[in-house]
Amino acid sequence: MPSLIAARLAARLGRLTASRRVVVAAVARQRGHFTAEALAAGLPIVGRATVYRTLKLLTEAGVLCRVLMEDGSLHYRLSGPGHHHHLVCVACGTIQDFSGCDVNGMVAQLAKGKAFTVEGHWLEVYGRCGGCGGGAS
Amino acid sequence: MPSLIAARLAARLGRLTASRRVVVAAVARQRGHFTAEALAAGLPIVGRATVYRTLKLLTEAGVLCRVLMEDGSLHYRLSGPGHHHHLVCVACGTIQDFSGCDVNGMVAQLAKGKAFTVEGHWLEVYGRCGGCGGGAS
DNA sequence: TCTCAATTGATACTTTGTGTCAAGACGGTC
DNA sequence: GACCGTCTTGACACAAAGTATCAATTGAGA
Repeated sequence: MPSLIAARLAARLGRLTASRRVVVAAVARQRGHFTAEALAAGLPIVGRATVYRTLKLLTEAGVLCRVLMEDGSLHYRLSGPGHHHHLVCVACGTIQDFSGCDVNGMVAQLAKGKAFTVEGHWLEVYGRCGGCGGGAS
Repeated sequence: MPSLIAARLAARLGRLTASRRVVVAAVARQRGHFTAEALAAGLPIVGRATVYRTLKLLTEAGVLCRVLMEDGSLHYRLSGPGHHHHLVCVACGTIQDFSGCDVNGMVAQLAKGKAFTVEGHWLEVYGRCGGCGGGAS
């Protein structure tokens, strides 16, 4: 996985510096999601500003995606390929991807009467995963 | 409108103090959306903490709703009744409500195979309103 | 190896929001 | 109208999260 990220990075970004390697390696080690601040705190040898800059680059490169948690805080996680959304478990905090949504189509229908052209959307779904009491209903 | 807000507030909250009246009046004067910080800056006679507290109360009372802008910043706006979402124009920043979504239903279908119980969702739609080139497609 | 532009790290700063606490205001009761 | 207990306020400090700046350093191509 790290090498895949590095390849994607190298294809999109400029220099693959030591600091960026450190950040990329740390990102690749993450299981689930993390905040920029937590990642920066775990990498004292890399400047905080550099961690933020690199996360931004990784997000723009499609390596990471941002997740809006229910409390309003912003997390990062390794991005699955293509357009997708997140199922956020409010009990344990785990996040699953899901794709195949037709929100744009649905919204475009609803927006027709409002003279509004849909260009994109942000959808996060909150609930409970199987291990936390979900999936039994 | 302000009297309606006051009525909703009085029904839900405790004291309707002078400070709260000022904040409620300022909120009622807003056209479109605003940030907590901007509102606080426009009300120097009311303490910043009080503005934040009152906005929180208004949100909990259903008078205001939060809107996630495309740049990640959080805005407030007067809330329409019931469950609804926002069409955010990325050109001029105007926000329209829309309701009648069946996101929960759609997501519940998709989530079935993942043993995930949907409890809620956050959906914001970005695009262009009629005045900014939208609605012509 | 050299050179130059890209990148870094340190730091200060901004923005946005919360916690604390003494002082004051509110509203019910008498 | 006065009193009293509780709620609310405002000021301030603090915290979290992110950005701006800039001199020094580094990477990568020539």
